[in-house]
Amino acid sequence: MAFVRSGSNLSQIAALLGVSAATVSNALSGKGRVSAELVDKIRATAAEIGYVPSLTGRALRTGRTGVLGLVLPDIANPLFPQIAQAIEFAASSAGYGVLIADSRGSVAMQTDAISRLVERDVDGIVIVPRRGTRITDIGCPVAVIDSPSTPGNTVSADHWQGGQAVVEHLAGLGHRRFLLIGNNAASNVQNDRIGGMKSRLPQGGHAEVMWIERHEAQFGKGGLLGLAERVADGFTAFCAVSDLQALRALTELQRAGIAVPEAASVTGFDDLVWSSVITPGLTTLRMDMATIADIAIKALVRVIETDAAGTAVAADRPSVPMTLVIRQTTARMAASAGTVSNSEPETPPEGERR
Amino acid sequence: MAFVRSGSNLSQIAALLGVSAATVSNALSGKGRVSAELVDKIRATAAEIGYVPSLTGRALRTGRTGVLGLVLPDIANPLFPQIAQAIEFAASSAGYGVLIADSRGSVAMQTDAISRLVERDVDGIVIVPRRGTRITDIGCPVAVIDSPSTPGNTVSADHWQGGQAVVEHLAGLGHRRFLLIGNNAASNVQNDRIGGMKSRLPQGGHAEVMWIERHEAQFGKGGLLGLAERVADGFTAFCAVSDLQALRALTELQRAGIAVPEAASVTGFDDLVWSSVITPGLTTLRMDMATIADIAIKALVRVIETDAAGTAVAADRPSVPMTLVIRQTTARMAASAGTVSNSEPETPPEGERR
DNA sequence: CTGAAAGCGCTTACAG
DNA sequence: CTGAAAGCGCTTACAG
Repeated sequence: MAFVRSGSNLSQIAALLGVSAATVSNALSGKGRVSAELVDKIRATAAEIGYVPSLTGRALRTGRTGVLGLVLPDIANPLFPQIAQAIEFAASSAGYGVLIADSRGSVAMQTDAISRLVERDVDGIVIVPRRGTRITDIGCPVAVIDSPSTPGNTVSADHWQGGQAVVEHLAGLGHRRFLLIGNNAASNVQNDRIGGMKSRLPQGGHAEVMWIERHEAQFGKGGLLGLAERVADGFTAFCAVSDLQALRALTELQRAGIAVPEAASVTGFDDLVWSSVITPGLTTLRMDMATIADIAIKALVRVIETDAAGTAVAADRPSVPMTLVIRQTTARMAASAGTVSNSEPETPPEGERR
Repeated sequence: MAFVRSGSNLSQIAALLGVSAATVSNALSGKGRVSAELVDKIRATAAEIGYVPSLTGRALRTGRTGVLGLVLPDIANPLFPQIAQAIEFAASSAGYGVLIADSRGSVAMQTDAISRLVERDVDGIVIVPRRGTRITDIGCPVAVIDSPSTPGNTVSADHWQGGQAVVEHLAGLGHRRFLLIGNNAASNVQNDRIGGMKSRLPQGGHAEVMWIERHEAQFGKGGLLGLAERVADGFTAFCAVSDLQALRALTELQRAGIAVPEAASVTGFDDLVWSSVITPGLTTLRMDMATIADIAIKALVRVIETDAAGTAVAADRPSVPMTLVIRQTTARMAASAGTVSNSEPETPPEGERR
């Protein structure tokens, strides 16, 4: 602050104009107990000397810091940029700052992160919880962004509907045999997505779920997923619960000489930054993070500003629809599909260019 | 705060023990002007009633908030998680909180973001500047993370040395014709990386630079980069300035039926989360963000805590070496390389598994 | 070793 | 419409 504050404060303005600090405060905050002329004079002087109110002073007096905490399970998560950006935007639009905290994997650190924020007197916290964690009462308003099937007050994307959209799209293209690729069977989000997919299987459709962590526990980490063999088994649609897994699947198939989308379709979830940059572009589902963040922040702000004693937020548990982004990894099932394709992939036709 | 503070404060402890608030403060902060016994008693009582000091009160009195700002050019940047995580860790280890601000592309918003932070009385700011932006004196201590060739006080990875390491690695594998793939020719970081690459060309080596934004200005956004043709021209090494471009190159080559690494090697930069997950795993360079963040935060904290009047930081402009992470996209140049390979890629041998 | 006092910058009853 | 006073929770000279 020594550097920051230009040194001007309420009292200085007051002294300059021969009025009281209280009047300056009232004039500047526009509470309307000051004559219009005085307000103008005070405003002008404030602007002139470059007065910036001290949020710290205000915080001490009002008991509100105007800062929200954001706790993420793991900042290194590729989805984090989207979340952080949306939350930061929604919060600063509402006049709040955002303090970040990383729970770096462990549940213990999540608790730590939360208390660091609480010590800094944040007015509320947005939490994207670790898998399986339940956020209990932490003594300040909380909004949880997770999955609709998480118990407690949450805001989230409609992962189930997203899963339905994927399979509907692929079924419409003639696919019947789906390999659903998840990472961790304990994740609510992933289960919702896969549940949605299964719920929309077409007549005569068949789906099988592959959990990568389970596969790796058996065959070692980072190896191939054996997808070429699954193509030989007749699977033509590979639907991952995240773009990360979709990319893994796509590159594995390409590497094995299986043309995507001619011989196999691949879909992801989340529309991560690189999804539109790869060849072929990845068909995926996008969350409306702006809306989700908005709902979370608005709910938080409502609780904070009405001084409601509870910590509950968003009692109606809204879930926001996801949008299917169709790119080039999905295509009508070829007549020959269902057998390993060793045909040379052609250069994509002009119309397929992004 | 209404929710947050358990309600206990210095005066309460003081009242409980029949001593003054000043003594409680001194005891708790361990400044050593209080008898050992009293310190023990005070500590015990504090712990018992769950006293948590108000950082806001302290901030108002000391003129320091204990909060640092982090300004990023675009939170959606895939490198952001690494940076934010490292900064958050270094800052919280030093006892500081981190307030984020997104400059969302425009220079105007960068200025905005900075002043929002300054208004919140941050003690210092870490900036990852937008390309071409110069951070002028903003009235509070600043550490800039960019490239060593940025004018001003910066901390950064040694991008030049990273570029050298890439080409040395590939030259050692027999490669002679390098296509260096950049995105934006105005980026200091990218130019450093490419400059380093060029500086280590082997005897008889040849390098050509391709700037994607320039290419796209001519041929349209998101199309193919024409890499298959470059393979036909005899290029065998495709060195991107970022994993994002490397992924684009890799998938484009795979899609065109060119086997990586048998017919062409591909390298990236930054070791983004997915780089180890794709097939084949991407050879890339990793920044030591933990060290970079540490240097930035330490420099900032030194300026803040010595109450130095200036805003300069890290006068020695340290640059931190990058580490080559060799995976499977780079291999000894095949005898047949230099001509388009249409051979079926084989299933990777066991030893290549990650 | 300990305490009384002042003050960081603000806002909010309360009185005039 | 305007002002004097109190106080948010802390720390820091200063005095004893």
